[in-house]
Amino acid sequence: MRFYQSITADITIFTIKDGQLKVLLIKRTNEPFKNKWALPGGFLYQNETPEKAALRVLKAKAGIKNVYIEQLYTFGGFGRDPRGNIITVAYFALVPREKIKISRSDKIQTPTFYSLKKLPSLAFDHGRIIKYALKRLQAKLEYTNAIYALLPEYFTFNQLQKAYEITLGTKLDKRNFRKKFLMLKLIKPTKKMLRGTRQRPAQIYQFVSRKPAELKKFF
Amino acid sequence: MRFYQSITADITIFTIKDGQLKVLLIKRTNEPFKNKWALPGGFLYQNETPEKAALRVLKAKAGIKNVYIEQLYTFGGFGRDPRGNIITVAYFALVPREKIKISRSDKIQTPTFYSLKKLPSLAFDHGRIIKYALKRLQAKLEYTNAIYALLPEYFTFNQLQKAYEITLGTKLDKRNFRKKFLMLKLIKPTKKMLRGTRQRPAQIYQFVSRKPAELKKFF
DNA sequence: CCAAAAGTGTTGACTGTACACCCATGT
DNA sequence: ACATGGGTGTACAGTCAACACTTTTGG
Repeated sequence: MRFYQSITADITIFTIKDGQLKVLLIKRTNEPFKNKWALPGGFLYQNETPEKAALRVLKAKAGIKNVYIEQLYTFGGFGRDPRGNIITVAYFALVPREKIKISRSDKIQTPTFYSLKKLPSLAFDHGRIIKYALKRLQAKLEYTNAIYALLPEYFTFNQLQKAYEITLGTKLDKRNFRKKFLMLKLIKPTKKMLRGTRQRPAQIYQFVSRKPAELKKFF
Repeated sequence: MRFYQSITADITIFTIKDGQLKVLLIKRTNEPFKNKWALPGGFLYQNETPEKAALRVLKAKAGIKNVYIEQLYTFGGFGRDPRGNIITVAYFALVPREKIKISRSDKIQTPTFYSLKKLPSLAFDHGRIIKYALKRLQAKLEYTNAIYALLPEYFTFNQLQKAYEITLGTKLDKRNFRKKFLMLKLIKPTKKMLRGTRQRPAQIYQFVSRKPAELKKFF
């Protein structure tokens, strides 16, 4: 016996903006949940893998590719979606805010970055998905180099530390942070300094590699 | 636009048997991959969630319920399955071998536990799935109490340590292991001793709780 | 009394954490 | 000159890893 299901791919797109961790939401223009905020996503095309669908949506809604993306969980079940038993493969993506280009054609859906602390009421079970994604993101920061995906190519140590503090929601000790992070050898100093601020210029760093990798230990 | 896909749920069922970590495989009786070994699994029924399908398969093939089960990953893509773009939600389950009851009606499929070190040639991309499941299992042992799911209700410290050694594939120091594990307060001694062996009798322990839980730290 | 696994502590190395001051610049 | 974030080192505590002998039983 063989049955057929509808599958959607939904993405939680994280970025750091205005010193806060934010998620991209769009306003639904169709039923169900018309006019409610939701994660970008959509049905898989015929012969499309969930991953490809997620990348397609990412490109369409945020104008970005070559981005850190990872499968989160597959949700299924009645009650999630009034249209019936729809199965959703959820992804999360990390994007430095410079890379995001909101498409003009999507104006109607008003894609907006919401702070995780002030989320609006959400369609489907997207609140749950976002919570789950945040938990995963925080876990990932502790044993992978994923933080690179939230930072621009060149950055100061302070920006790096802030990125951790914002996503983990904790304060970190400046000296200990430096020590630990330098030991990991993930970043290297460039020849540039950040000048023009009215303080001592800051060394500018870049990641040795901008590819996902696991660490032996961290935090 | 809305399309429909076929979805399967496949399970990697782990158990410890004869001092080895083993996986339950069945011999396929139909094309494709007829007569090849494969993970138990099957298509989702209409209106069935992936999780329910996994539990159904688990019950049918290994005669067990109330078991540690966890979603692993959702695989999709051409090339995986010659029938086309079939999407598979993979699960893994941990079962103490006492609980397993292979159903007689399944004799034709000859469900068999294979050691992870001596796997036969496998159907689909099931080799990859098993590898992935093993990695996840090993990771889980380091920050959860999942080991309980591989052990019977009553066990000795030695069995516990062996369970870790077998699944992680490493030798552990007896004294350090005891110290660390007792600190976690996951197990308590019962009033029974294992007698009848020709050595000093061993204290019999049981888990305080047989529910999944995360640890602050471990291994 | 012998074989076999059960049970038990100490030490040194390392890792993580707490903590405060001087530096270089722009205004 | 001063305000601002940039940059640096040390000491203590806690955790982890290495290591060997005595105990209790059954045969």
